Amino acid sequence: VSTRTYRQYCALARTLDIVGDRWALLIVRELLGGPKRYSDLLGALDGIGTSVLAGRLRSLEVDGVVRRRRLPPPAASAVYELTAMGDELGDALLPLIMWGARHALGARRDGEAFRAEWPLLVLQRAIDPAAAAGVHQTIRFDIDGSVAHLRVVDGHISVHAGPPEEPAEVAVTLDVGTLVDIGSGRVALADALAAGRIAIDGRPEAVQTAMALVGALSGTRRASRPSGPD
Amino acid sequence: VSTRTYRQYCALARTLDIVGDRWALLIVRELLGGPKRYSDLLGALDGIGTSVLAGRLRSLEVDGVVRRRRLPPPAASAVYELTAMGDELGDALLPLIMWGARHALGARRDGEAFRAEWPLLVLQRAIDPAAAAGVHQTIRFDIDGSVAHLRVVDGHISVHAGPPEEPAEVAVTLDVGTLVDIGSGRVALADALAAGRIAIDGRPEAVQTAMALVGALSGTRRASRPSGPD
DNA sequence: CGGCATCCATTTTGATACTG
DNA sequence: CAGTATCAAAATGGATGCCG
Repeated sequence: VSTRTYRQYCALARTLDIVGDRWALLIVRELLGGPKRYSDLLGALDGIGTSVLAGRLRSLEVDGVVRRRRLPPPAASAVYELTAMGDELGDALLPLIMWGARHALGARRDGEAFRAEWPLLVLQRAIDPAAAAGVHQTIRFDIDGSVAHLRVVDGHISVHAGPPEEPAEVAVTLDVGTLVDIGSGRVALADALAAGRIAIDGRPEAVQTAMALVGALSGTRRASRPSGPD
Repeated sequence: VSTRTYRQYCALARTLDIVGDRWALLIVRELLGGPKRYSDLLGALDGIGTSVLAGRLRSLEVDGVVRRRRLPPPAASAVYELTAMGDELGDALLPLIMWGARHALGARRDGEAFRAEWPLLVLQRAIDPAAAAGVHQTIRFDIDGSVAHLRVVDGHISVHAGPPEEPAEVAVTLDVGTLVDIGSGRVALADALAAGRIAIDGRPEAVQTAMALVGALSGTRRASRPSGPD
């Protein structure tokens, strides 16, 4: 109950007082895709202790990042979801995620978990909403055997684990290596396509639309600054 | 030496494997202002244990965020500084810091440390380099009794603790409450000025230049997105 | 002295068992 | 299913000591 703090009146230190504990930001990441139940989170975060998960959820709730909501009568269960503040935190994480993609994400190590939703969560927030306006389609991603899909409904983009219920208009298949090469900026999307590292399935028109969306990433690349050591 | 990891092939998880441990990001923050010695860091990070600081520095060095450099002969000491990768991490932290400024930074609590360099580090990276081109001046900030200064030398902006050695062209005095109100977007700079919450000293011409700089913040405010819970 | 390594009392964490 | 209770292992925070 001691709620350890850095005792610094600094925006970064205060942020870390809230989400700096182990697992906290990964819980937020899981919730970026939408509301999840306790057991969903437990299943997604391999290695977290049940008491740690319960504790983090409570403290994130107290701090206003997460909200616990009881589901309507039929389901006697509860879900956790991000508040508006938590959703904004998701935006603030994007540059950190891209930094990790460029510098911390080498090859996949032995035994490392991977889920196709993770990279899609970046797409969801990086796609220019204007480019998605008027679009209505489902894109299925098959990445190293893990499947997830992006649903675009007139500007609103959502991410879902697993295959879509209705067959997707567009299906994309690639391996993680290709994805990281593109996401980190080491390889251009066009080059990866030309090299046959990405398989895209669907009616040409739908594929066109999908490509336009993914091409319209806003501010994912870091702003270049003049100085800085080395 | 067990180097605990989340074992997830995810850019966020990998990032946290590197800088997710307690104190790690605050060490990076301290180094954003330039090279520091071990004892400087120890002094700035109240509450950190000596072994934790040494351990973090070593692991940040191994991961390529920080570099240890021996100073030339006169000083028989060593300093730690950010690598290019660490400097990029600084950029990636800005949105997180702004999130904290908006949502996690209420009133200053009892016993909380505060140093004027902290907010200036944000200014340093948020000021549009183009706006700073050709400018050559020193701005002294006196915030709640803590003093630091921004040195602008033709587009290159540096932050230093304490008062400048040569008298500053412009001197700004305000309290943390005002600073947070402005930084979090709750109060416009112009309104705070009009309300007399900020005292600015200096030749009118120099003040004009300084105001233009601080007015030219690039991308500090979050991009508004359409959806999101609540 | 600056730059740590060592030792030890507390916390936090991870894993498992247990309960409404 | 959604947690709480329990307990061993790891991480932290302090203090102290060592060494060039």
